Amino acid sequence: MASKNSMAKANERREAVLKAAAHLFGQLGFDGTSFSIVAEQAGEKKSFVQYHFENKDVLWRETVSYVWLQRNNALPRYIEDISLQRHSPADNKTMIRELCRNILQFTFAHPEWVKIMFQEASAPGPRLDWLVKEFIGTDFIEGRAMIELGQHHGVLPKVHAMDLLHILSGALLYLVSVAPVTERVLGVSPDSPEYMERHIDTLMTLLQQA
Amino acid sequence: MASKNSMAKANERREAVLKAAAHLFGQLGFDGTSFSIVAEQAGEKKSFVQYHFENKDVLWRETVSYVWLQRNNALPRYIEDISLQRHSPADNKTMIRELCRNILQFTFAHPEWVKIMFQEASAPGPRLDWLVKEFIGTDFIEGRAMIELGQHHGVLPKVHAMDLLHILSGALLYLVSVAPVTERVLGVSPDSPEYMERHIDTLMTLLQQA
DNA sequence: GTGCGGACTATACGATCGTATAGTATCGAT
DNA sequence: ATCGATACTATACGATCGTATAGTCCGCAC
Repeated sequence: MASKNSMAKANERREAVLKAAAHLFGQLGFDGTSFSIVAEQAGEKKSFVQYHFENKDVLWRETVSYVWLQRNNALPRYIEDISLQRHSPADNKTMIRELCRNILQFTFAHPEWVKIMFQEASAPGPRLDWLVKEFIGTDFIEGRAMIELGQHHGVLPKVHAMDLLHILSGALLYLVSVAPVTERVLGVSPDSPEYMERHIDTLMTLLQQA
Repeated sequence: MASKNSMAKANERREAVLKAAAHLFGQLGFDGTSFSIVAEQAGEKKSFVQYHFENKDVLWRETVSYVWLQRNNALPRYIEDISLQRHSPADNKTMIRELCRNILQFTFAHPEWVKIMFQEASAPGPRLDWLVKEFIGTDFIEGRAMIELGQHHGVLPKVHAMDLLHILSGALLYLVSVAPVTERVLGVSPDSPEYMERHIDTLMTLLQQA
């Protein structure tokens, strides 16, 4: 047989390419990322990348799918944890706090999905269309549902749900997106535990008035 | 003399290039923007652009300077208006509301500065360094001062000033940045007066607890 | 052991990139 | 009238882009 070993190895190499591509597409955008850089960063030949991803659009789409898959495997866990259990109001508040912390932690550790989103969101085009249809559309719906759940449980203020989603997303994702800027300006990096904790503290204070 | 007319015309052509470049750098990023596209969008020859901006980095920097100059001419007006006048607490609240609305309106009308910032913020590099040193560093300091002023006047909650700045910036700029996404998902464009007004309403509600 | 198919690689090609350089048109000063 | 400077344009060049194609290697069926 082709042996489990060789197949696993092939997948590893392919995944290394996806990982490098995710990093590069997020950092440099679609145009700034080339087959050769991706290959180099993945420790592969350009022809290898080209062989597994027939063209650049395919590479981009598979990379985005890979990134979102990773994210979806990590993030919604917390959400289910929350919605499945019943807690006292006090517990609920610490829980939503923990949810924010988890989102922030994961996003700092895997900022690719945010960066890719921001890269593509800045200009209309086929890639944005695809991204919305495939992933972000669902994100919006689920995010809104989550907000409404929190409001129903009395742990989020009863304001317009979509606005609150945007404001919370903004508060969390903006922090990650401009982290390199913040680091240069303030000399401290927002992905440190203390910075994150304080930021969430502040955010929670603003939300304490359900 | 070279005549005022011809000089004005020359400046017009140069400015048309800057305007086109601002749009393109914001939409496509540094790598995605080329001399030829800029020239084409400005209705000029590539050599004309090349003549006035000796290389791509110079073009980018002058474009950014042009964009920030425009923004700085428009935005801080409101800030001075606020800090110069003394108001009753009620007036102050409607004023901070109006400030948010003005920022949002201007940014929707001239999203280039936000988009360029997000484009460059995603990756460390010489352009980000320059941007921070030249413009964003000041933005942070002034923004923080503004927040602290609002807190001192009792119209903003007394939380960590830099965090609040990030949260407010996030709430406003994130909305603009992902507007193309929101439009596709919800079918309504966030730059409509009603959407903006409601979003600010929601934001103000969260801040009502100084 | 021969042939074949799939996994990978090397090379080639036209387009476009950023940049450098050579050329032209205009105009005031001499 | 001519010269020189300025403003702009046309062309050229090497590098790199995305892609297409040809070639190599190797495990397995027969």
